[in-house]
Amino acid sequence: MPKQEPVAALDQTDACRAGLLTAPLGAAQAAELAPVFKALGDPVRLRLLSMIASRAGGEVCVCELTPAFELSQPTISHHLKLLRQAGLIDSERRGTWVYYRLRPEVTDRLAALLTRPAEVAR
Amino acid sequence: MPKQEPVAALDQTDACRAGLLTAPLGAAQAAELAPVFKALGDPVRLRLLSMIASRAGGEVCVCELTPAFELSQPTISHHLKLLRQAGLIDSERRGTWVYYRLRPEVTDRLAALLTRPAEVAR
DNA sequence: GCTTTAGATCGACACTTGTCAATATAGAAG
DNA sequence: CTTCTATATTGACAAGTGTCGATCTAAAGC
Repeated sequence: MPKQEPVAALDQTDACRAGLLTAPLGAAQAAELAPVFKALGDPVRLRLLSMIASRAGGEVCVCELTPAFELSQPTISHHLKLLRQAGLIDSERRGTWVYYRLRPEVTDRLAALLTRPAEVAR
Repeated sequence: MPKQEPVAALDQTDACRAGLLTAPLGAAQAAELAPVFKALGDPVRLRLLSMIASRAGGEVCVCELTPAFELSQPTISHHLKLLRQAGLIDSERRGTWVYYRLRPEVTDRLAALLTRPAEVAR
């Protein structure tokens, strides 16, 4: 399974940019960020991500995800691809099976972007 | 300006459901949540939200938002409507002008949903 | 080699979305 | 009442999205 391109707007090391809520987002940053939120903007993908993220061992076999929905196997595969392209999950093949795991840095960063600093929150 | 329907999945008082990352999201919750993330899944709307949220006085006149983009006035109006329908912002008319403000409860809730509890984060 | 099984990819189709120009509405000011 | 200005709404259209059935690929077992 291929590496995905890094999501620059989510790079923790990127200097002076605290969050969405404190300073106007630049056009470039918005363009990098929007696809990540767009990937979360579908109920099936939200549930997939939630199933993957909440899994004890940290990873879930696709063979467990697919039967959890009343959708075709190609459809689930397509949603997993979008989540992976958004950088939210990672996949690894082991034998016949493919396992997906959360990339917590990305959700952490999203959470930080949506968190208003204490001063602003009063 | 009309009231929007409450976003139940974002209701803080809703009992046993911590976040996306700790337990599998139910289909109903996912269906309520997805439109909010979908509203964030466009670069123009991300920038609009950011401009509104980061504004000192807490509110911004549409007349300041529209010229900040190289898009037609109806297009900006449309994006603001989607953000409002998602519950992310609120609008108030004063005279000829309309002012938008952030609804911080909603972004707070989103941030909480994406935050993994300390134990999970190790 | 063949067969089987797990996933991914392809092609098609209905539905949705972002955008605009044109028009409508709501106040304010003559 | 008429006009002007600020937003919202409407209608149209190209582009994008979610879904499926059909097909392909990769690994395992025979």
